[in-house]
Amino acid sequence: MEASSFGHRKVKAMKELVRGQDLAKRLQKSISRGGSPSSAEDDAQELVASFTKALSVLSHSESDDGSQVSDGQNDPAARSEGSSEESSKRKDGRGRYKRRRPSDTWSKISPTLVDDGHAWRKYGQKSILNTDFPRSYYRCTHKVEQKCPATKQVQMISKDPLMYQSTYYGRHTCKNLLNSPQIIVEHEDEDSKKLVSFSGNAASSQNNAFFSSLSFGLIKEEPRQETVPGGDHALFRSQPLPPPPPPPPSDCNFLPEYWPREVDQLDDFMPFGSY
DNA sequence: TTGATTTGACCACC
DNA sequence: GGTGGTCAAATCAA
Repeated sequence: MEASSFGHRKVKAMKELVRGQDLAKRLQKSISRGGSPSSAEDDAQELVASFTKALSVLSHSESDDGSQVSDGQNDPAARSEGSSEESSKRKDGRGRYKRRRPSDTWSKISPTLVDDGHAWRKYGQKSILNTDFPRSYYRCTHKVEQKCPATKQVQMISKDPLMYQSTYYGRHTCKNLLNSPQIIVEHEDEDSKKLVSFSGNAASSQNNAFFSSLSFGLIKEEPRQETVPGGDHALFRSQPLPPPPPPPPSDCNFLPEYWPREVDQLDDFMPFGSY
């Protein structure tokens, strides 16, 4: 159908993303140099606006997503295993697949499938209307043992350049991995690592989720796509891993050449509802 | 053998 | 009725 229209929107979105990338780099430099907080904040605001715009453009062609997150009816806490007693009545042990509500959801766009500090298990994949690529569904590996409600969806939104949109739902309650994610901003010289620690306090759990979403983790399905330290770019880690596995895999060809590697760690973060 | 992924089917929401 | 989200059996991989 309106393929050319979609292409146009894609180009527009890409422009915004590239701009966002530029802003992210500025922000990164600003942070690493201890620049003025106000200019960093300005950059951050612009960055958010840029990605918001890009997402908005993209979501126009994926209007399902927008409508999906804009409904606030359901109760994720009660969905799936949560209401086990009632669910036992349903036939075949299935049912009660409620749609998600917008709270506790956020998304990011990245040229790679960035790990986020948690182990995910893929439980489904579906073709979504008006999208070129299927959407993958992940849940926390510890969903069963620790009743961790966190899930995420990953969808490729563009193949050239490769862009993924990861949407996170719910917060991790599992204790397997760090509750106090730490971010290491690594610079050219190892000695100048900056460590930012976020104490795991519930009030800022959204922030924790944010930062953990920026950090490394495990996605069982795509082990090759873990981002690796690639030089002088900022490196976000979920925990102070002692040995950074040095050899940057040469098969890491997911990034288009013109896409600097910084950005694959500096993913944007965008709570739903802002657009 | 065990754990993860794939895939078809089921179910709720719009 | 169409669509998105989830389940679970079958299959695959380590």
